[in-house]
Amino acid sequence: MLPNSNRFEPELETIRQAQSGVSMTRRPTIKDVAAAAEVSASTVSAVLNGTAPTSPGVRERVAEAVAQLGYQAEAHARNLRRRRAHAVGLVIPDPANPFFIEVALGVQSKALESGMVVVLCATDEAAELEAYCAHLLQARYVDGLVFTSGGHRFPGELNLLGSKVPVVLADDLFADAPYPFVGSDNRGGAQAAARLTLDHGHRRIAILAGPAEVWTAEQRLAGYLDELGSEGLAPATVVRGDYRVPSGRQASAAILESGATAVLAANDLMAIGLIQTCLQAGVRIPGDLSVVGFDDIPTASYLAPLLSTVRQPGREIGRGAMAALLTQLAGHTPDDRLLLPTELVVRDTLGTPS
Amino acid sequence: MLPNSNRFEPELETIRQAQSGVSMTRRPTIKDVAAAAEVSASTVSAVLNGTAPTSPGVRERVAEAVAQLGYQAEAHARNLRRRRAHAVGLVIPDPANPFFIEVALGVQSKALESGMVVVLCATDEAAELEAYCAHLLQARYVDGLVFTSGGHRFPGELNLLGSKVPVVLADDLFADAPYPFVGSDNRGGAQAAARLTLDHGHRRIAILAGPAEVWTAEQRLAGYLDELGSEGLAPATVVRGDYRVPSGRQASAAILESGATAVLAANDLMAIGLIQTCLQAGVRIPGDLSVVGFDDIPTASYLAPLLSTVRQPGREIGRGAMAALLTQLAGHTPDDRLLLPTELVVRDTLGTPS
DNA sequence: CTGTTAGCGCGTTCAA
DNA sequence: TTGAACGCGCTAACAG
Repeated sequence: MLPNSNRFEPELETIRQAQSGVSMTRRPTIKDVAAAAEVSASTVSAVLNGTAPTSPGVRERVAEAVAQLGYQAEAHARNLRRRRAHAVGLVIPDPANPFFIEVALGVQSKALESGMVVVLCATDEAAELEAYCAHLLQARYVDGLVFTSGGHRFPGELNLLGSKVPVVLADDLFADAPYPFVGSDNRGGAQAAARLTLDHGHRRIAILAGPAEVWTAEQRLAGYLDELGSEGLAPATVVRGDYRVPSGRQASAAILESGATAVLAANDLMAIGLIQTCLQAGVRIPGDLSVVGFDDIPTASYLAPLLSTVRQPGREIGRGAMAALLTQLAGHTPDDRLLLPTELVVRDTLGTPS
Repeated sequence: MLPNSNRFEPELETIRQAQSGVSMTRRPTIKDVAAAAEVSASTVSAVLNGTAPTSPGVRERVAEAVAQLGYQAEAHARNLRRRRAHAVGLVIPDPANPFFIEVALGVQSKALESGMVVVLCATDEAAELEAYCAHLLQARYVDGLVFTSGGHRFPGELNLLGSKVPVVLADDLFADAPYPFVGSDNRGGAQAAARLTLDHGHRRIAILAGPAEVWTAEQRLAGYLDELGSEGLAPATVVRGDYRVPSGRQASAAILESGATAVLAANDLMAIGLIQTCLQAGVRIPGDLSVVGFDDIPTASYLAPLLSTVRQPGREIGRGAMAALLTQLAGHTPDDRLLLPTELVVRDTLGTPS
């Protein structure tokens, strides 16, 4: 045993630094900066992080040394020491839905501003995804999770990790997952869509609803029903879909059969499937059937006719979710539920009943 | 100075471990596993990483201890030591193009299999994006970059970092960026599209090309021209767009005016804009005008009529790019250019000339 | 206001 | 085959 061997360390290091001298080939460390600025490493740290008061002279010398050496702190050393990954996992169980891309961009944009990094967790394979998230969290690779559920069940494995894991739910809410939530006013948006349809003179209105177990779907359905009910009306029919295009296609038969002159679709993807099948069958839109969607995905404005819909502020939801996660990580408690307003987008698929 | 103070460390640690005893409240470290398995930490490391031969008995005890404690190595400590982030940056300068989502999912899927993590670098703001990538690389937060260019210029800042940065280009190629490339056979795909159009009897064929400075656009244009030329034909007109929807809309006038019976669009987004405007103007598709796109984005199959197009294997491109990056990180040199085959997707927008 | 000291949790020499 | 010692680069606690 050589208990004193570390005694030599300082000297060895001084030598090594001297060797590297002018032509620095390896990555500069905080010690190199300290040497160049003729201060200690901890002072450099204090200057860079503003953790302790420093004199202007020192600050300048450090800044100069940093610039000259092109120093940048090594993320892993810093993260190890700070016990923070400065990263969040962005969970997207349904990457086929373009709405979540918008949310993702919002998360990324807020993360950029906050010095955070976004780690992608996207896959169609649910079990794989859950295991991956759990792994990321447990390896401390991320400090928390933004979960864009899209109607998928909440990973049981994450609950096992204890409810202490910082998670925020974006867009969709789970009854059994007690996490803060940032989404939009689904119910209000649905009401507005129904109101607009009623104002166009429709009375026989069908509803193309989303999956029963999904919160947003239930909110939207409730909103539709509310508004129809306020006129003493019941829907011509209620068809359930799964928020994806094929289910919209499949719903067309029942909806056409119901004699409805308009249909309130709980999301754009299903509306698109419905419209596609209707047009192929010779049903004119909005001449024979009016359609109002929900989400305002890009495709909605690529169609002919252009889809009238309810716009969800995807980016803002993403930004809000990231913000909520940040306040959580700062040790505070964010709003339990943040509901952003939706916006009616009036385009071409809504007309008056024939 | 107390050079020997570290002498007490082992004892202190033993005490701390004993204290934590049965009810372990803090995160288990490799030392906890070592204690539980009655071996040393380095042995645990050797077992887990397979770095050194170990006896079956030890292996079993370690595995048991790991399972019981729920141990998982802390990413940052490991990364610091290994000098590897086990992460790649996924750069998406044009997140509005859904084709890149497919590429992203391919990258993610390969990363999952390889124990890598995907860090999102997506933004419309080019300058911000470049700075961010440079930062990630320099802070060693990522080991390399998968760059889905989409016609954007290559970040100059990255070249300044020296050409030693592991980067692979996905989908699009830069003449001035000497990095390995994984994409599809754009020229061959374009030839096939042109051939199919010719085989349908079209002779007056317009080309809706992409931006002149983009490699994929030039490849596709060359492919179209090749195939038309093989029949002694010249295009009815060549209109340049920027790969986005509005430019397709704007191109419709010139194309209609040219008297073409078919148009070869260099990507789906522009084809969609073109079709949209044509339909609104009462031009029937494919009755009056046939259209063949490129990419096969999801929206292509949501339209009415369904878009005929050339399918690029987005996922496979993503997977291939990630694979190329991995071989680069392993110290080997990947294929300089990997061209995956495209596939003709025949749907409804291609008919015979009237 | 600055410097010294002591780890963060891991992987990796070497000796034994 | 195993284990003791050490250092990756950084920051936090304390001492001056």
